[in-house]
Amino acid sequence: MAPDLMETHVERRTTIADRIADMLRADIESGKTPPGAALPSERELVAIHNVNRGTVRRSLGILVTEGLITSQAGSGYCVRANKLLDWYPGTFEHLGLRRDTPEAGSDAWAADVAAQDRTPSQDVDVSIETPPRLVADRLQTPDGDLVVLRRRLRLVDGVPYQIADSYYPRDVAEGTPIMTPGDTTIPGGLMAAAGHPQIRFRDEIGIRMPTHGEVYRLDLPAVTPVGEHVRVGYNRAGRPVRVIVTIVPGDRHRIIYEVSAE
Amino acid sequence: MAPDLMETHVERRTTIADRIADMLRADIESGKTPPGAALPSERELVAIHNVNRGTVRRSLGILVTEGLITSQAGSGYCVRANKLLDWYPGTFEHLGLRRDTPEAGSDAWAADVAAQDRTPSQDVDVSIETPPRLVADRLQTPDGDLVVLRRRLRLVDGVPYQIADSYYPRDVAEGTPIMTPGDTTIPGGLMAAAGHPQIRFRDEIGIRMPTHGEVYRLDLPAVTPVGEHVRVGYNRAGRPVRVIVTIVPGDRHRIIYEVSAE
DNA sequence: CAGTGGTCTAGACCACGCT
DNA sequence: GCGTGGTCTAGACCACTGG
Repeated sequence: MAPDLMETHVERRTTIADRIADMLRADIESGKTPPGAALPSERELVAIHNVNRGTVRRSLGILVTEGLITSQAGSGYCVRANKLLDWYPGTFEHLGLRRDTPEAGSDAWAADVAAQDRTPSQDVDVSIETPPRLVADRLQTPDGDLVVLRRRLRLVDGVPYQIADSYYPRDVAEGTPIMTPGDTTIPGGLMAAAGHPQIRFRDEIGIRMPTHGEVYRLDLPAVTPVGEHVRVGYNRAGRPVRVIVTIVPGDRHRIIYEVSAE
Repeated sequence: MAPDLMETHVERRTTIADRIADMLRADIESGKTPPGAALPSERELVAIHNVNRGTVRRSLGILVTEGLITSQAGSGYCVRANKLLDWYPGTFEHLGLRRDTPEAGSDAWAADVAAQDRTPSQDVDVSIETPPRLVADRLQTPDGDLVVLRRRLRLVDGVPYQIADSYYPRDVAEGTPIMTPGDTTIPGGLMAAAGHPQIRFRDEIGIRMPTHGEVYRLDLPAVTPVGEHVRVGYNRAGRPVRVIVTIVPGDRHRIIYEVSAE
C-alpha cells in the first residue's frame, strides 16, 4: 500500500476506499476532471495507489452512489453532467393563476421548458387498463374497474426527463380529446374540453429510489433518487376526475411551488 | 455452488447475488421475515447457498440499497420498519389558509404530527453564522454577511424525522423571539412577532442523496434519498426575510400540497 | 484483440455486540 | 470470548467496447 494512504489509516476512522474516493471527488469538484471526462481505469488506480482492485471498486462505488460518476462495462468511468430543470407543478400568484393552472392543460410544462431556453417534446400513447391500487383509491373507482391511461414520456433536448402518466375514469375520458394519442395541444386544456374543469387539486410528493422499469424508461444512472409526484384533480362537484403520476429524477429537476396569501 | 442457484445462471441475465437477494426479499414482502426481525448472518447464508461471503454481501447490499434492511456491525441484519408521516408544508383551501400558513409559525408542524396520532418534539438552538451561498443568494445579503441561524431537529415519537434550519437577516431577527432557543411557541408565529409577517413564499424541492452530516443527524440507513425543501418567505415589502431549509428523508415522509382555484 | 467493468472465489484481520 | 459485520488482498473468468 502506498505510504500516503497508510499514514492516516490508524488515526482516522476512514477507510482506504474512502480516501481514494475523496481524492477523485476533489478532482471532479475542482474541475480537474471535468463533466464527461473519463476517469483512470480500475487497474490504473490499482497501480497508482498500490491497493487491491476490490478496494478501488469500492472507491468508485462511493462516487457512483453519490451520483458523481457513471460506469459503462467495456468502456470505463466518466464524470456525469446533467443540467437542472425548474419544474413548476403549481404556481399561484396573488390568488390568481399563473403558469400550470388546473385549466391550462399539458402545455404548461412545454412552456416552462421553453422559458428556460430548452426544447421540450413528448411521447404520448393512450390505453385502457386496470389502475394500480394507489390510483384506484384516489379515483374512487371500484376494485377491478378499467380506466383510461394516458402515458407520457417528456423529453428535454431529446433527453428523457419525466414520466407523466394520467389516469381518467372511462366516463370522463371516452369520446373526448383525452383519447387522442400523440403530442396534441388543446386550447383551454384537456379537462375543460372533456367537460370537467379542474377546480382543486391535491399533490403528494414521495421520495424514493426508482424501480427497474423507471430506470430503463428514463435512462437513469445507478442510484439516482426520484420524486413521485401524484396529483389528484377534482371537478366542481368535488369528484376526482384525474390522477397524474409524475416520476421526476432528482438529478434533472428542481420542483417549485409559489404561493401567495393576498 | 448449490444446484438451484446454478441452474438459471446461464439462461437468465441475473447474477447469483441477485437471486439470493430475490429470495430474501420475497421472505420480507410475504411477511415471513417481519419488520424488526433478524436475517440469517452472512456466514449462515454462505453455508445455506454454498457461495462465497462476498457474494452474500453483495446480495445483502442490494436489499440495503433498496432500503428494506439495515446492518449493524457486531449484531447483524434486520428488516426495517418506518411509518410514513404526511407533511403539509403549504395547504390552501378555497383561497383561505388552513394548516401551515405563512402566519402560523412553527407549531403547524407539531399540530400536523399530533393530528396523525404521533408525538412531536424539537431540539432548537440559535447561532449567528455566515450562510451557505444558496441561502445568501435567496436572502439577498451581501457576500460574507452574518445571519441568524435557527437550527431545529424535529423528532416524531423520539425518532429524528426532519432537519429544519431557518436563516434570518440579523436586523430582522435580533431583539425578537426568533433568538430564543428551545422549543417555544409564539402565538401568531415568529415572523409576525418580529414585525415581518410573511405574505408570500416560494418553495423549491430538490431530490438527492444525503450528505454524511445529514446521515448522522437523522440517523439514516444507507442509501435513503432525501428531499431538500427550501422555502423563501417574503414580507409585505417584497423583501426576503427568512429562508428555511428542511431536509426530509424519503423513507419517513410524504409531502402534500393542497391548492384550490376558487 | 487488448482493455474494460462485472462477477465470483478463498482466504485474512479488525472493531464491535452480546452474553 | 465467540460471533458479527466491515474491510482488504490476490487471484480468476466473463461479456462487452473500442480501435
